[in-house]
Amino acid sequence: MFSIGQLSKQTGVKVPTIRYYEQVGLLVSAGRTEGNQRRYDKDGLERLGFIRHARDLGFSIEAISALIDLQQHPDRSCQEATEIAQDQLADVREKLRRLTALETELVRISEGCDGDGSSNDCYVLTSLADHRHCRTEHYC
Amino acid sequence: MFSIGQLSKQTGVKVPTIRYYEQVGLLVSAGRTEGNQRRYDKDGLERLGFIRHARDLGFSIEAISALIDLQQHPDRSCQEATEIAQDQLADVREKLRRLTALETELVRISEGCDGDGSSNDCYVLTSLADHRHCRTEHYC
DNA sequence: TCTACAACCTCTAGTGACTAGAGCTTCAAG
DNA sequence: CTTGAAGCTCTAGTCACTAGAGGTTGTAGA
Repeated sequence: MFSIGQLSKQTGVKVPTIRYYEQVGLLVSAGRTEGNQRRYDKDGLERLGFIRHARDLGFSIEAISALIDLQQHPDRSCQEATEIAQDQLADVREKLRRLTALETELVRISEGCDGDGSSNDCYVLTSLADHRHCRTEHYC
Repeated sequence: MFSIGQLSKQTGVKVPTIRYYEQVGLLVSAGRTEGNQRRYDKDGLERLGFIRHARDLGFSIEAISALIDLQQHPDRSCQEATEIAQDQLADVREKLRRLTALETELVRISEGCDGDGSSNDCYVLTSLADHRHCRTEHYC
């Protein structure tokens, strides 16, 4: 049996975050000692590991909830899990596309100015003042 | 003179967002009609355009505040503006690096499963359960 | 067995950048 | 002069935590 602090050390998830996960229903309520402190078993450790990994991969709490549901009903098709993963992949690719456009503009803006003029004619500031300077469509 | 709705249409910034920008000090308080409605001039329009563009490029409200300060003191060096832009670029590149790693893992996870098995041995779920399956270090 | 104190508990509030809604007032066209 | 779209303020909600106050429990060492 682990205390919340030991669970935290083993998974790298902070103690208040573990309590938060319990609060929002991502972790099943842990057993308690007589003095009301949480105690976890190997199962709890594994579930938190799963959550941690999925969060690292950018899955939302909602998506992780759905995935955990699926885990607990092994008879159900895993099509839903695949869909969630593919949605997440599409999200990531969209973000990559946008960030790449931002990078292009920021390079242009940063390189246009050597930083030693007065801000009166700073290229950074004039670029930001007018979207028409941009070479790509960007937005986040 | 423009109403807040006209300003919104011209810049693409939503009305409540314009009020929010005023509230946090990003936009100077607008003049008002006798009936207490905001009225903007060309200056206000340009400032909001600047903010919109900078937000699209991912600058934080705080960074934009600093940039606007610089704009209003044309005698000050623009080094600070360049630094802000370069910090932002570094941020974007870091995010790109992480998202690229995520993409790699998500492709691996998504492709490992054709979605027609039972969730009992779903590759998506087992991958998420164990970080050791991953080929790269990823986290967001 | 006692004591000290690290670790635990709950609860509330704050983060960033908005967004939504209630309940009220004003502007402008017909 | 009426009507209704658009404006106003204020509070609260979003996401995924994080911080802090103020109190309680577990456990190692004396």
